[in-house]
Amino acid sequence: MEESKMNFIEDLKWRGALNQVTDEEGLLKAMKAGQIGAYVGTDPTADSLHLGHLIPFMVLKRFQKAGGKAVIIVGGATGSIGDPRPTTERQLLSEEQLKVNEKGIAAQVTKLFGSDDTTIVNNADWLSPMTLPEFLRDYGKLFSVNVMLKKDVVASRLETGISYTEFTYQILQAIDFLHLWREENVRLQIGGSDQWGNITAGVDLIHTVEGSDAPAFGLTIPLMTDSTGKKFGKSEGNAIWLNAEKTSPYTFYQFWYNQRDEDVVKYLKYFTFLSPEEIADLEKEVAENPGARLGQKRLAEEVTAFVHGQAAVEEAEALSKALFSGDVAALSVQQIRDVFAGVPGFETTSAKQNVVDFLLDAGIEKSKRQAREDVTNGAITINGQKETDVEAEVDPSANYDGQYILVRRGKKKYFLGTVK
RNA sequence: GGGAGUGUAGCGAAGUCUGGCUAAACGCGACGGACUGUAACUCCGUUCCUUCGGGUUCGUAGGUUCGAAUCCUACCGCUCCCA
Repeated sequence: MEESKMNFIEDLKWRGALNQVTDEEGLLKAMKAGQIGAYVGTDPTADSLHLGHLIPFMVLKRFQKAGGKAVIIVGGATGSIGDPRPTTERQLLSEEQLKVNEKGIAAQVTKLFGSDDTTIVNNADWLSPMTLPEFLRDYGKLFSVNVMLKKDVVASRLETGISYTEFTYQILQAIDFLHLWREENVRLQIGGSDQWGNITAGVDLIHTVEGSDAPAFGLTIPLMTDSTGKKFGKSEGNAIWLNAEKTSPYTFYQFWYNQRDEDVVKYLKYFTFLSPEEIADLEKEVAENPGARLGQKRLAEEVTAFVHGQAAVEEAEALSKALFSGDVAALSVQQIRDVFAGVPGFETTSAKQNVVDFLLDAGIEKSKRQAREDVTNGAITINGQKETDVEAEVDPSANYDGQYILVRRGKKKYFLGTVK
């Protein structure tokens, strides 16, 4: 499985995916000595993962490819407590919501990691049965409040306030690490740079309980930003989800395809499993012939394939081709059906309607004001035909055998209406 | 418990003393357009709603006034200082 001569850590460094490691040499030694596990924890704060989550998962996947075992915690218990944010207290999620979220996330993780050398666990299984006296006697005693207060997140919250509940979070996460250390041979925890405090809490706990030479390591990943310094992973202010229902594979593909030249190589290193040699070739391409967008294309293909599978890549590419380089009006009903599943949809009746009202009803525009503006500016195209008259009537059944109506807003946002 | 400050559109931030010219400067973001390579940069336009007459806004509720984001009262939230 080793594609390059670099070891796990060197590879991460080269990819710009390494922020801090507790004990680099110790970790490499442990990895060499036999198969060990590494884990990434996710709290089910939403019913799907988004691109931000992909960051530690990419590293875990590399670890898996380097011969390790991937363990993922879906944090049913920690999720019900809430990892403290630097600014404000979290709103607790309802039990029902947590259950729904857990299911959604577990399904996605399974898809990403496959079943070989992968274990998915829920920390509710060992944290929930614990009684309060047990917790306090077995674990609470091992934590110094003085140390806990020094963790960055906690420290930053002392001004504004932090509940006892969130304050305790780090202990739970430390117990998780210890549990997996014992049960799953997990020796390494991977997380974003904001997880450093929680991770070291776990390493410390293991050292306390299992002995100071017990092999336990932590590794964090730098905060991902684009070349303008913005936090990565949003498109038009919306999160890019890994759930195909929430963000279509087409949209997902387009997100990557539209990355700027300055960011492509960084993302190729980070979000693909291409070898340094392949990436070097692409880098050269991007530098010499940026207009061809080969870097972006490859990036979009690789990441979409990883998250949604090869079939989704082909669909996204077919759709992209139809939308950006074809005559949209000439498509057949069958083609629409085959290829357009990926664009946001709406339903409409066959009744003729004023454009402005139509755009509003379809949810394409949020106000009449905006709708008028866009129509006037020539931003609206219906069935491949630009509509600039605010008074115009739209006939949803004029094309595609009266079954579909295709609306474009701006240069590249498409909406497919199904005529009822 | 005592004192000082603060709350304005998605965000940041003017305006408040000296009430009307303020639907509310400016910046960011967002959305369109031109250019282009489905890129970046740059440029232009828009950014509370509207039946385009107007309507509803400046923490909340009242009050003063012909007229209030601007003055008064109460309440709520946040920040800081003292104890």
